[in-house]
Amino acid sequence: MQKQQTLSRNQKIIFDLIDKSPEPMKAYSILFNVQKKGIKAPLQVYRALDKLIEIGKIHKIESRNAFIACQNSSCQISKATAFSICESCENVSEISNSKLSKYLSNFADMSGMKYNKYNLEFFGLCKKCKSK
Amino acid sequence: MQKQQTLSRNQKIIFDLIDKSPEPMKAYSILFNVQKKGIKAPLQVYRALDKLIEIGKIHKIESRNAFIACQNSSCQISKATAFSICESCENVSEISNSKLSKYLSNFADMSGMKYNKYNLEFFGLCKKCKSK
DNA sequence: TAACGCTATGTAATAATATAACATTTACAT
DNA sequence: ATGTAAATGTTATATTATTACATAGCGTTA
Repeated sequence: MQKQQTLSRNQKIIFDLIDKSPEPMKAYSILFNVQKKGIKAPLQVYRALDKLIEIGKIHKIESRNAFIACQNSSCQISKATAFSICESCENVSEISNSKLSKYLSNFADMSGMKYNKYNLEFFGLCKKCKSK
Repeated sequence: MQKQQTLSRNQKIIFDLIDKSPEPMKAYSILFNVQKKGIKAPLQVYRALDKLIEIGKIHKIESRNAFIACQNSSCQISKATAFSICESCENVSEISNSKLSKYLSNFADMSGMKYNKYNLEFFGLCKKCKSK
């Protein structure tokens, strides 16, 4: 279980926006949407994003440069993330599968490297787009 | 086995550079390095990169915005990639593990989505950095 | 060969994403 | 009240990637 954390003003504004969004949000789209609340500069957004990622409230979808609220209450603070991404409608959802996360968290290869974090992105067509 | 493909002039120049590099290369570092060979504009680099990715000669390390030559002769043309990344020295290597790729290629969750591609990035400390 | 389609190239401009550097303020434990 | 860590504000700039348009090469086939 992750430590409860009080969000600062900017962090809260930005988290709320991302959390309400049905799809991953881009940094500059976030910026545009929070300008009326007084957040005027990219850096203010990126700082909040960094912190929110650090405490596990959001994740970055690396292949899309976009940010999504954590949909997985048991996720190990951003250390073990998996997403499914529809290449047609760009719908993204977080995969919560304990077998998968157990498999990957315990994965070790011949390099002798100990992994403390991973990110996995699956791509395909979602049900809707497949049937079109 | 992937179809043998003749590379065009720019594609060859850029692939050779990436292939010789001991570490992933950034697009603008590639650009800088090939300017003496007549490749002057970012777009020329990005076009070659896109093509090289498409035919599976290189991969993009999404979390680093960097490009690496495919180290895995049996990789399914960029459709199934896994990397280990040292967060200290930034060394990156491609993971070639048939159990892992089989597991992930066959992975299916409850969404009913059929995945045709995935990318996995592991993070940790490599042997050298761990012992420091 | 000429016309076509496809891939690749060249070039300029600009869009989109992200960080550096510096000054100030807030929260809060001692 | 003072020290300290976290957060904020602001300007400028760095880095990554794409749009738009024009041209060239190359194989197919009419």
